[in-house]
Amino acid sequence: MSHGRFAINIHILTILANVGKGEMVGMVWVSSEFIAGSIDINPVLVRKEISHLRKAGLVESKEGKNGGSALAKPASKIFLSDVYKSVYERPVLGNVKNHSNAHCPIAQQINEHIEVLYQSAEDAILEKLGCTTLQQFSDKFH
Amino acid sequence: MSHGRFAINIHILTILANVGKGEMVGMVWVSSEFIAGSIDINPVLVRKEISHLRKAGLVESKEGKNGGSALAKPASKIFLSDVYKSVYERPVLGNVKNHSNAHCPIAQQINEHIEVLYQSAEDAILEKLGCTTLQQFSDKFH
DNA sequence: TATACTGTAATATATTTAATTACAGTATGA
DNA sequence: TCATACTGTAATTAAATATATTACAGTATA
Repeated sequence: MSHGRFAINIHILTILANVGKGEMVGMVWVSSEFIAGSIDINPVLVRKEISHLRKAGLVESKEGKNGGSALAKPASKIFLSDVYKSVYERPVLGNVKNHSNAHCPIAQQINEHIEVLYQSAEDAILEKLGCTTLQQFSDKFH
Repeated sequence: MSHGRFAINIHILTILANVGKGEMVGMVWVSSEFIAGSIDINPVLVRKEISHLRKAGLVESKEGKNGGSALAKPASKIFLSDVYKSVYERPVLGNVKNHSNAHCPIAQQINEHIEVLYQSAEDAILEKLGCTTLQQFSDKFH
């Protein structure tokens, strides 16, 4: 994933989990413009991230006037690991570039071993993020 | 860290852990050129990474003719978490950009909460990588 | 004292990320 | 029914970051 995407997605979801409260009383569908204003990024980027969240089944959107986005299921049913997965592009420790020198005996094998290592790091992160729901995360706000 | 730095550092250390074997019989100090050739990257980049590894106390270098680098301690005393720390630049899940809109009540607090979350993800990775030594990692090669 | 290295700065190139512009499509409600 | 306020997405540009390259002073060796 590009650095920052995870935080942006958590931010989007936290806003959606707090719809109806505070500034958002009376809101049902939250516009990309509103969310972008909160995060201070471009609305198009918000719509792109929401597109991923929608594909992951975490968010639903409504087109047209008064449209916007909302959680597709209760915040207590959304785990932070689900968010990580929807954002996932490549291992947190980096892509294994397949450009090692083929005649070096170490280089020959290193990529596959590093990939195994990376996978276990991914697993550790997913396990950790799987311990917290969006509900628990956004309950921290007062 | 920039993506790929961790893999490059592991690669460097694995080569140094295998000095004397195979292609490296008779070698004592391994040149940045040799390492760069194995990874297929620029020698200057290798020297930069080795500079970090040296500051972390994992590697030592010798200048001048027939110089190069070697492990500063036995591979069995180097944990992959040490490598991670020497490469560390920012949380694996991304920097928390401090550019959220100050008047949004959610934005106000989200950064600090995300930072706590990121720290726990870092901890999970360090714990995982702390289970393996460079020795164990390079023993996988045959 | 020529040679083969390291260490590091400075610069250039390539790649990736984010912002912006543009516009077709859709639901709403006056 | 039609102006309005949204979404969805493609295409482009701009900014940031990563990597490669060039350059060269310093150092140990034979």
